[in-house]
Amino acid sequence: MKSTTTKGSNAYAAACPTRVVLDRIADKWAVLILGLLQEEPIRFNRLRKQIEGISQKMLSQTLKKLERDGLVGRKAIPTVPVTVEYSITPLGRTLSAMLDGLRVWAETHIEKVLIAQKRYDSGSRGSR
Amino acid sequence: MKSTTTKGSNAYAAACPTRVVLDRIADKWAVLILGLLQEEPIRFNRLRKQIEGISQKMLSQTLKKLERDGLVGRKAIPTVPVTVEYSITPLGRTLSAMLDGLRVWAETHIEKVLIAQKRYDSGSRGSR
DNA sequence: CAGAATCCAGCTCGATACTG
DNA sequence: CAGTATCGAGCTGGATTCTG
Repeated sequence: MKSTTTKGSNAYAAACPTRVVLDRIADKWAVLILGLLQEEPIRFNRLRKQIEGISQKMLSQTLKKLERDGLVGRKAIPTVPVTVEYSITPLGRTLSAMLDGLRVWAETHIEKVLIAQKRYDSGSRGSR
Repeated sequence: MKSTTTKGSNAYAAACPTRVVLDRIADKWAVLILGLLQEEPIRFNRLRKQIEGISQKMLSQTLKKLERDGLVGRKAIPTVPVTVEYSITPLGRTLSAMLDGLRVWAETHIEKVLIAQKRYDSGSRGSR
């Protein structure tokens, strides 16, 4: 934890809002989940199948965090085997809108990144 | 690795561009570094002091990744104790511009998030 | 169906020491 | 100054099992 005493020369203090939000969105599962819920409410197991590679544990954990942050809503429908529907909240939607920008950036610039990587890797011979 | 066989019903395959970019920006240090370099080129130890809580190791690692992705440039100036200046590339700048949106979102909505958290925490009594 | 609990392999990351 | 190398604690996250 530390003190977070105003050291003065820190551009990014540990407690700034950016850090808090970053701790949330610096979680690829959270970003992917928000992206899906943006379109429509989805049930737990459905989400699980939609997101390749996520485990039940991570999905559960991530949803809980997102719910805690007020970014997604949880609605338990008392059917026989209980059904739970997750949806994005208005707040979550504003964030997801920002993230859309990121998704667009990804698709637009991914190629340049991959090229840069290739060049970097071939340049530093001998490493590894 | 796994197969990544086109399963068909996966909205987010493991290999899509979003995932790749996410693996990069889902790294709070990377985001913070880009934010700083956006303003001006900075030397290694200077960066270290500017970003509260980052270790020398993480800084070094993260810079290397960012350089590999073509998002930041590295220029070694052959002074006596060598000086290395990191700067953001045009490509990095376009990404950082997106991230600015995120930073703005953070400052704008952080309060709502914190309120939601407080409500959530007080609601789930007994947990723990 | 939706999740909680447990176990544990593996990666992350900080601390420390050393180099060019 | 700008790193690299190594070690170890701790967290992450997958697999599995169990419950309402």
